[in-house]
Amino acid sequence: MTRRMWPDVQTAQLSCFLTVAEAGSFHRAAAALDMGQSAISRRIQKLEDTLGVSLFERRPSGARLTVAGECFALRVRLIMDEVNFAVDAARSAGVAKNGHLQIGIIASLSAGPIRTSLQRFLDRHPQVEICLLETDRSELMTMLSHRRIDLVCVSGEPLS
Amino acid sequence: MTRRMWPDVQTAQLSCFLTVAEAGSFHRAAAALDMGQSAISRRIQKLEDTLGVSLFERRPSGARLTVAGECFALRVRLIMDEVNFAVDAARSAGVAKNGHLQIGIIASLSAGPIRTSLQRFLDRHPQVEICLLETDRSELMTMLSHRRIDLVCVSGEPLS
DNA sequence: CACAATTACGAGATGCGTAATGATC
DNA sequence: GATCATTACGCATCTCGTAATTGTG
Repeated sequence: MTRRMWPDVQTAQLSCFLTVAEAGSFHRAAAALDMGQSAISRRIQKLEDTLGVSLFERRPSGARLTVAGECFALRVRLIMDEVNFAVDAARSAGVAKNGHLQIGIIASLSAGPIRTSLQRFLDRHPQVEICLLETDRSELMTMLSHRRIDLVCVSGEPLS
Repeated sequence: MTRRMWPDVQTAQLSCFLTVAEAGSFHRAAAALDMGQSAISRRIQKLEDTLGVSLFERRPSGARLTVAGECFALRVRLIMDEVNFAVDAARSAGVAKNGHLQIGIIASLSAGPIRTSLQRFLDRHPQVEICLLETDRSELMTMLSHRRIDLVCVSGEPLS
């Protein structure tokens, strides 16, 4: 089995790169990203090193994209959009919409209005599959931290 | 000007995620990536935290993708391919092919066969624009490190 | 001299591996 | 008890910010 090796390009470098390309200078990008300009400089340098290509022409007036930089920016913009899209898709798929939803509820609340509200939600959204689980608070918390359930309904103060 | 915020998803996490999805278990992915399984576990956890979604069902037999995980993997595979493609495109655009190429050469070599070879290359590839620069070795090195030139032709031992 | 980028250096954060612990069959 | 995955801890690395330096008009 041949394993594919991916180049060590980090998304932080890419977003930094796009910001500099838009801003037209390192220190303006630094202000936009609320960072020091040294951090910007190092990130771009590292990116250029892993690519083996200069992305910007450094001038006293600022930083302009090279030919390779233009080419790269064009694709990176699309990629970052797709990353955001993938994140949103995963979130939507994970929480509801064709997914499961494991809800834990402490026994003392299971007779109150929360339960009836959940029942109403289930009636209106039949495609959402919800599992209700009634037990005591401490066990709910451990199951939540172990990712056995997605949501808990409890009363009182947060523990930690 | 509203600045877009990128989610803090790192490519290392994504490649790790894909490897686990293919391998079907954390420790198998760890072996494939030559890392400890604890590192895999932490990376996936962090990714899940930033997404706010569980990506895998942890079982004693291994790790299987959740619904959100499947959805995410589908898109991430494409994204990683596009990242590789963008990197290759930038490299090609940067070195030659519609780009500039600044070559430094030490004066003592400028009369030798290298120069004639370069001339032959230029004759055959008129779309490549090459700038030749003759000066002494130390200045060539500083210009190279400052990204003023792309390539140097020198003789002798590497300095550092 | 003004302005833009890079480099030096100390401090804090991040991430790994080894080893111990927890959970499930 | 065997096999995964997770957590604890110590250590190495990375990355940042501040400040000094270099390069250019």
